[in-house]
Amino acid sequence: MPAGTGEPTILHVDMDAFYASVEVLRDPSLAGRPVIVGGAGDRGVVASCSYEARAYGVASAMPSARARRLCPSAVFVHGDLSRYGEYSRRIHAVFTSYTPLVEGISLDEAFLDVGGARRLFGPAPDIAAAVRRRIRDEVGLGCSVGVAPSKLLAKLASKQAKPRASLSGVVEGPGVVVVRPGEELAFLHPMPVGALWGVGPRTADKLRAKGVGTVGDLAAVPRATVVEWLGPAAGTQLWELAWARDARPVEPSRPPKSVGHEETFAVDLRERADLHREVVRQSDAVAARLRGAGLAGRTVTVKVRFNDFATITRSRTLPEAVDTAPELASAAGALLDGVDAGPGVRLLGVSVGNLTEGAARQLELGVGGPGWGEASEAVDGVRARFGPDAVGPAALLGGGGLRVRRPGDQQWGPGGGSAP
DNA sequence: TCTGGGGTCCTATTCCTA
DNA sequence: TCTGTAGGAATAGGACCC
Repeated sequence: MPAGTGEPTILHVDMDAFYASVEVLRDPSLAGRPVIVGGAGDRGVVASCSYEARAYGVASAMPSARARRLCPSAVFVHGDLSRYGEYSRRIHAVFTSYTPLVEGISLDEAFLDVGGARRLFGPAPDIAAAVRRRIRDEVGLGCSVGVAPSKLLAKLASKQAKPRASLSGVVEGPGVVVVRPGEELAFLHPMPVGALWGVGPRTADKLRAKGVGTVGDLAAVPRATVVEWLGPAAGTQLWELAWARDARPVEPSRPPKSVGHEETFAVDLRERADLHREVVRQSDAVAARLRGAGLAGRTVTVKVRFNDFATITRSRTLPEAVDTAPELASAAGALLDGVDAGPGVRLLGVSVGNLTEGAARQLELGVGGPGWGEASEAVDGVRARFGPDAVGPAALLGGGGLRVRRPGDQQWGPGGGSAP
């Protein structure tokens, strides 16, 4: 079946204002009010907001300070990733009751290939309506669904299906939008190029400078010219997408390529000792997640963002894959020593790539000597029984006290907490 | 207006080795 | 042995996505 010309069998399901809607379920007094989920501190950003907040121009990824200026009456909620994960699992269960071909893009978004489910459940648009109804009735949340012959078009269709914000209230969208074979280009070509997957602000600017504003404009440019502008990979990909050619399959699971942790500090750090303490803390968090996933990695990367927002990375590939905090902290600390923290560091990150399954414990003869593997397993065991803060690296004992970072701790920027 | 944290993928450069 | 080169791995940076 040639891509983009078959029956529409791909669904893109996108939850409406997911985090904010979950918060409204938890606290019904928030219903109908502008709710902003995210960091309320000076350096925080908006992770999600209700349609009532969007009516004021608030949008996700916007600095919280600006959001507060746009909508002073907004209720800021810090949010809780583990709770959203719970809801995500419940939604996922609805999806998998129709097809095993479910590709989760994030907690609130997924592609479904229902090509094999139609005999049992009817045409794809009917399945889309049923999924929507069940998520509303069984979970209590709204979502929008796009149905199309390809991922690209399904995603664009779900966006068109969404509700719209206005100061006089939320305007319901169609809920389900279907792109039928033959309609692809009429649907796609009037859209701004920025609608294409892979065209962000930079590329959109570059294309606009060449006189390309819509997807149709891009399709009208010879492919070789687009490749010249954007390079072979992006150029080819985008030109094909502009002609609605997108054969990417729905892939239920892909192994992770890297695991990392990074953090923006409430105030810039300059002291080497402070930075090293953070490296140890983050290495511990990353190592615990690696072991939890049964992974180990060889390439250790340290990321540093200075107070002027200039960002550098330093990486090193180790002879053996590692998954323990001391090994990680040792490599990351050495990389950090090569960086001048003079200007002030606002963000520090540690990540590990080049992942393989499981650590080769018996080969552990290098940094730290043998024994960290067993010690780390013991640490995991204690944390499983007594909580994540029950044990931590000794280097974290003084000063700030024993506190171990874990995912979701500080998802949307430092400090702040909940606003009044 | 002052920019989070989790990632993926691509490109250019450098270094090593066959 | 010298020199050129081709290719792969490692490294750094950047754009993009949710």
